[in-house]
Amino acid sequence: MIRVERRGPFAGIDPPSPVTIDGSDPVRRRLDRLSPGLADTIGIRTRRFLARNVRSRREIAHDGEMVAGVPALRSGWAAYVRHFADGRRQIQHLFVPGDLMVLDRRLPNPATIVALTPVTLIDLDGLRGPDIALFDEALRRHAMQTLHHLLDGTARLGRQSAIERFAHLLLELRDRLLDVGLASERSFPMPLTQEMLADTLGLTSVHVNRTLQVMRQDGLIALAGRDVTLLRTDELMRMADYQSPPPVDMITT
Amino acid sequence: MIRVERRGPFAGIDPPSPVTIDGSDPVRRRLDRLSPGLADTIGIRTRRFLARNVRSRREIAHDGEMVAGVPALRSGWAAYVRHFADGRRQIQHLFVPGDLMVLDRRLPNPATIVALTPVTLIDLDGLRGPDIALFDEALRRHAMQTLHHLLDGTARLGRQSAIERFAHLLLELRDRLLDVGLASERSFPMPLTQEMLADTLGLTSVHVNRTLQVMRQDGLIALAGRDVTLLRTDELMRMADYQSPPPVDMITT
DNA sequence: CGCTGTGTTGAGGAAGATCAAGCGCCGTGG
DNA sequence: CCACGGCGCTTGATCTTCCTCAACACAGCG
Repeated sequence: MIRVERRGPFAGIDPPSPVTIDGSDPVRRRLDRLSPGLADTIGIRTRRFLARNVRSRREIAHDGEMVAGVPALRSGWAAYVRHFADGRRQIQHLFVPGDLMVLDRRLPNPATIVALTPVTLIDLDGLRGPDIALFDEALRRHAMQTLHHLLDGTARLGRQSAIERFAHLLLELRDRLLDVGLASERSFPMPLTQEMLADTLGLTSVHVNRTLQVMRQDGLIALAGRDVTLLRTDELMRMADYQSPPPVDMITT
Repeated sequence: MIRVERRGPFAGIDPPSPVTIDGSDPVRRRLDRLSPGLADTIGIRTRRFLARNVRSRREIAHDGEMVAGVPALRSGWAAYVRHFADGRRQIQHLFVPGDLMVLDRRLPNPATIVALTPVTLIDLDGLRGPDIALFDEALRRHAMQTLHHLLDGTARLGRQSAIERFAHLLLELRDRLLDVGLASERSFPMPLTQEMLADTLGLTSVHVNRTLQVMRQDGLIALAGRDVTLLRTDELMRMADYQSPPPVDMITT
């Protein structure tokens, strides 16, 4: 069972330090995808942002509490996690680099956020000013995308078999990482242990292990260290009943 | 398997007619809970709203399309539904009377909405004007509550057994209906077929039937027609690992 | 009066959980 | 430098939950 380390507020969180954001930063890419041109408009490359590091397994934000600023995930993976009294846990949403960790700046955080790997956060709170409307729209779009992934998650957990859930999750991650420049068409890094995958997919780690073996034997995927390669994307999409997300510019405003 | 009737836009939707909202209307209660005093501030009782009826099983809104106005559920139950190519389906979120059917007025609907019973909708779009800020805040709070229920859903589907899922869902419904004055402490109407419950809980209708029998034999609940009575609430809460929602006035703004 | 939707029951089967053990890797401390 | 311990991965054996298939009863309704 996975243990979450929590030693009071800001445990495991180093003091923040100012950083700049370059052109290939996932956060920058993500903002630009949410609202084309936004990054340039707000002059993201000329600004400095507070960054802080969180170690693996530490809590980033607590359920029901307000989140300070607008944290964005610069590197590493994190998750919304629900813990049960008897030790079971469910990962409810995966955060990948580029994701914002706030859904509504004025309302409390809806779930506990835990770092699944070592993580770097940057605070975008400085992005107020003349373009606040544009930035707020990007935030709203981001929240709707998160919600969409939650809806995908319920369908996956409620009605799909282990192998279908895997296919669906891998395709979702491929598309999300592609969006921020961290995946190619076929492969991407996935720094999750099999136990974390089990907690995401509602399975045991034993069954995750066996399902992955089947998928490799069937030539559906290949694993090399923490890198996944999707070998038969069309077949994965068929079995997962997966449909690619619409491009952002297709979304009516 | 449940069939969804869809015969083009507005199939099964009668032409809208103007109605008034009285003091015990679930929509009014809900708005007042979201933002105490909101209903009076906007003079909800003196206004007229467009209402329309939708028959059971019909689509209310389609995935990915914009929703017109601000539809609220005046009576009947509805749901976010995901359909799979092979006929499986998953109910992702239940709408009960008082619920709003829009999460962000400016973005497309994130899932298909289907009427699970005959339904009456009213359009709150008229509630703009001087108090639009107050109304918008209520909308944002409502969206966060919906999101919270989605998160509960993923935990339920991913990590709980059939009987635990049932206990959790029934407690959630009790609290939500209590909020709009449609439940007492112990019992409430639940107009869902066992097949709809199965699609909500990620089970088969056969297993729903058997689980309900066990719960009745164990003295956990009683069923009378479409009314549920929770007989051992504390035991249900314990087994479901359920925690009551915080009162709205405890939510920091 | 037959049809359809809903609830109920039985028998058998399959997906996934549980329990237990072993292995390799790596960081840490003696 | 080596031993140790924890973690993650793997495998086998067994068990449980839930599914599948099938049949039937019952009520509402055209």
